[in-house]
Amino acid sequence: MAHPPRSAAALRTERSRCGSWAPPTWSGGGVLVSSPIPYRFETTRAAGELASDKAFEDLAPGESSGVVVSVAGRLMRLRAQGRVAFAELRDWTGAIQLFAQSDVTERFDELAGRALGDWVGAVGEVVRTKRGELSVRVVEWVLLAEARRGFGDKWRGVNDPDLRYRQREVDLWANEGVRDTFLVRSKVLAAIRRLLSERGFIEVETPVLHQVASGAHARPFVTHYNSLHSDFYLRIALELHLKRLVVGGFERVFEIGRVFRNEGISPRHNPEFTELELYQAYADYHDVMALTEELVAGVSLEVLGKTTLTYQGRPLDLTPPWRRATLEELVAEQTGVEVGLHLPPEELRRRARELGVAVSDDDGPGKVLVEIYEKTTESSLWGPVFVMDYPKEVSPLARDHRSRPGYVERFEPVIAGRELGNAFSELADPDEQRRRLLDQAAERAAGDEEAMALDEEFLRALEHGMPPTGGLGIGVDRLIMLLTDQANIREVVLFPALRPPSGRGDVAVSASAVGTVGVGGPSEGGLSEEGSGEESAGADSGEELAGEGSAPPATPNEGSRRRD
RNA sequence: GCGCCUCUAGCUCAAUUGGCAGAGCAACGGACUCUUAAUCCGCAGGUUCUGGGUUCGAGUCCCAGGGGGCGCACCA
Repeated sequence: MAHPPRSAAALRTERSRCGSWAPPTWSGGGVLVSSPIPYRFETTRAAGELASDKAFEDLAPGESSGVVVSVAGRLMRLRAQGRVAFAELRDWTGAIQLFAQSDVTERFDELAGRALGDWVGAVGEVVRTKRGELSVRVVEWVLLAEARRGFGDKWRGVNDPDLRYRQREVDLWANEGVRDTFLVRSKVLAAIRRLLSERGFIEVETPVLHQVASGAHARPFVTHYNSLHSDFYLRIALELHLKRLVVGGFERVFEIGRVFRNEGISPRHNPEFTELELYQAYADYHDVMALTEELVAGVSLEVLGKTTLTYQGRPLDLTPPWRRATLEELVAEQTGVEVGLHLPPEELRRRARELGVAVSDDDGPGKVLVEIYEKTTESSLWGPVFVMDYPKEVSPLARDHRSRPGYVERFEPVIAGRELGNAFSELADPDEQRRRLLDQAAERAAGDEEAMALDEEFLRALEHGMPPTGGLGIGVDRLIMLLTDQANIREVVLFPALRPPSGRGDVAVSASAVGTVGVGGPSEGGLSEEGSGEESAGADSGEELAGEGSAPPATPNEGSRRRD
């Protein structure tokens, strides 16, 4: 058993015994007196990966391995005990214990006196302590960042949802599992891309700023393009541009992108959310059902290693094939009441009211039918199930059903009582599409703000000819909720929409009046809470855009705290 | 937008019927040569979300406003 290296010089003599190790190269230390923080630090091992390295499984308590490593991370626990000290060093792979000894570790007292949350880089030998914990016995170490603020109760973390969402960086460190959720999110996106690429799909990016917000029933956010002297809308769907690309010859195309809907916030709705849309030429909605179940199951298998999950305490089996059933079949199963477009509209309305579903005499039968389904059946469907064949009346972009008049070839995959997406055999006929959108325009004129807008550029594209095409939209956030067993969409969105904390709007107004908009200044002066200062800094980019050119006459709230 | 609940130290939470606003963790100072939410000693920390009101007296009760949670509405 080798003696522990006592100095950096001695440490370097260890190199021959660990071939992969190179001397740590950090720079800047000691050069600038005012900032001893180095500009870089080289690690040889990740903390969590080292902690679970099987090569050290047989290392007995009290033994040294002879392997020298360099690790970095944040101090999450610190137990200084006179002339020895223990610290938990955590990076994004996990944690390894640092073991410091006054006669081995340089600047021992300083290390033992660091605060929780500080970032530290350390070099030393891998050892197992007498109490059996695999550790790095620190010889050299360097402070990489000081944590001037703490991360809450070290055992209980932070619970306040407001704090968790507004200061996600704190949440990520303070609460076990939060980072894992977002690592899964990243893997889900990667898996979707890989699986679709394997099937010959290409990924594209289409505009976020739209002159006409269409492709879904939703109210848009409005913004203003100064150079064009024109209002624009943030997209509410990806659909119309992607179909234009099918017209252009991209036979299998998809986009994963943020869409924005000017609606309420709830545990299942964030005003900006991530949508996957894909279009496959020569396919119908049956093909898309097969693709959907294979994609979702494939992602689950790739990310979680299984297709049978537990969601909110209930088993959920994503293994294909999924059940296929019509909307009417499912309503009949759930309520025992026969519904459908074959009934006279009056009778359908009567049955709706019988089921406790409020409908207006102005509502068309299609709307009534969907209303019945959504109010009585959808939330009870655990699924997965493909809910098939929606009324044409409420589906302006879907193609007529090949054998059921009044219906379109459309389905929604429903899992755990929620729609995961929406898909159709796409309507390709430009004349029929125009008629459908004109119907929507009439509804809009009659006061339905969510009726779909008529997009001439889309219609013109269809006139060039779109082949039979199957399309699918998936709510990626909701898919991630299923795979991470989360009930609230805010748990899978890093920075969910929150109301701006107001209260000092008067200061914001005066600040923007003297032209400090764009440096995060509007709220800075007036807010005593430190957290709010970071908030305004985070709004910088948005403010700069808004502040370009003329001074924006923003209202206090909009001006001071815009989130993106 | 409506209803119910909620807001106390940096964090997690106490505070009797309306009667001096507290603890643990973190931070700060100190002790300790194998800790595992270490332990021990010490110190500091407050616009009880904001503004009114009732009262001899308000964290507590009332009114208004703000933030948050949940539900409804909205939402394919």
